[in-house]
Amino acid sequence: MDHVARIQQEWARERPDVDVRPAGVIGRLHRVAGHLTERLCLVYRRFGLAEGEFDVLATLRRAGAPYERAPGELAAHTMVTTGAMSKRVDRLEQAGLVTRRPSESDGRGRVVALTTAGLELIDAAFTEHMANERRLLDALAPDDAERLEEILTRWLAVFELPVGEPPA
Amino acid sequence: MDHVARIQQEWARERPDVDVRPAGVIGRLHRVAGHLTERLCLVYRRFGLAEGEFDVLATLRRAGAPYERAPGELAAHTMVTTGAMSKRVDRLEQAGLVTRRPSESDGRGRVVALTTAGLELIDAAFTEHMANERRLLDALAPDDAERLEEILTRWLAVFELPVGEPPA
DNA sequence: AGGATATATCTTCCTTGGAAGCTATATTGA
DNA sequence: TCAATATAGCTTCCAAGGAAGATATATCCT
Repeated sequence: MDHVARIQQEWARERPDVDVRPAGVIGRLHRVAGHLTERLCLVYRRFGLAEGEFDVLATLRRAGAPYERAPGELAAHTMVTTGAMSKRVDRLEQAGLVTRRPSESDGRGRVVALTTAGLELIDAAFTEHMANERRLLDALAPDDAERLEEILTRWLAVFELPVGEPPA
Repeated sequence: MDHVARIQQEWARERPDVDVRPAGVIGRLHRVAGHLTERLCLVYRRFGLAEGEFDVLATLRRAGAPYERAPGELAAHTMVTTGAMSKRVDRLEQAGLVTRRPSESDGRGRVVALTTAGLELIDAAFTEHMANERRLLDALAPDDAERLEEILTRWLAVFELPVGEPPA
């Protein structure tokens, strides 16, 4: 009887007219995601980074040399607004991990680039980040991990590869 | 080739020395959780509630008549700090959905209780919330949903029913 | 060419939550 | 009893992101 099962039991007592079975999957998914986020952030912290900052550096690193992206691209990749991205880049620039310069081809545009310090930091942080994810995943039987990935891939496709936007 | 697979492919090119397979499961889990949260919030919004406020009202409702809890209990159940709970209760009290009064048995304590308006609102909102979760889950094959719940239950137990706290 | 519209980024204000500390009350132990 | 400590809730300050609007530049259409 875990935390989510207890919640479902209470609802079943208070609201017997409602089918609360869906909360079992969705509740546990959210709790697992929350615990994972917490553990992942511990590693980011060891490198002086918050989650959002790690994401930005990782996105720049993944782009390949010369490790540059427009702020708008970074925002789209990391699923935040461009306003939030302005502030993330402010902080990273302040920390000397990225630079910001005008685009040569578009007077409205800016180019955010990793500095040498930023590149070294994200390379070190990413190595430990993946080792951390490996450890977290090792708590699960290999068969479970494989099936979990398959199922989540199918579910994610419903949200991200929609034929027609499903209703809210 | 979904979004997460694309990210893995980029990492494989840039950092062939690192095994990025764990990011497949963990990345998709986070993205699915994010999409679900977004959809759930749409329903909360229709009742004028933010996610945290819905959680507080739901926790009070689940407690059963007379729908009361101490702020500290609410904080523990909804996984926020007591400081955050003070502010949530402020907003709900302002909206006339809960009341706050001194505890009779402990001079330090307070009792947060649903008002009639709060009870009616959370009952209506919860009914639609569960219908919403049902719809979201119906995007998945029943077999997948069942297996997903089993796997997540096992994984969650690692975090929430630990024999010895696993390392970060 | 030049006005209308679109786009990229940034700025400002607002919301939410965390961390740390404050106050009042309870409990414990000499 | 009464000083020391613990606990409950609240307040203050700060961090981070969203929404909306401001500014500068691009593009399109006549």
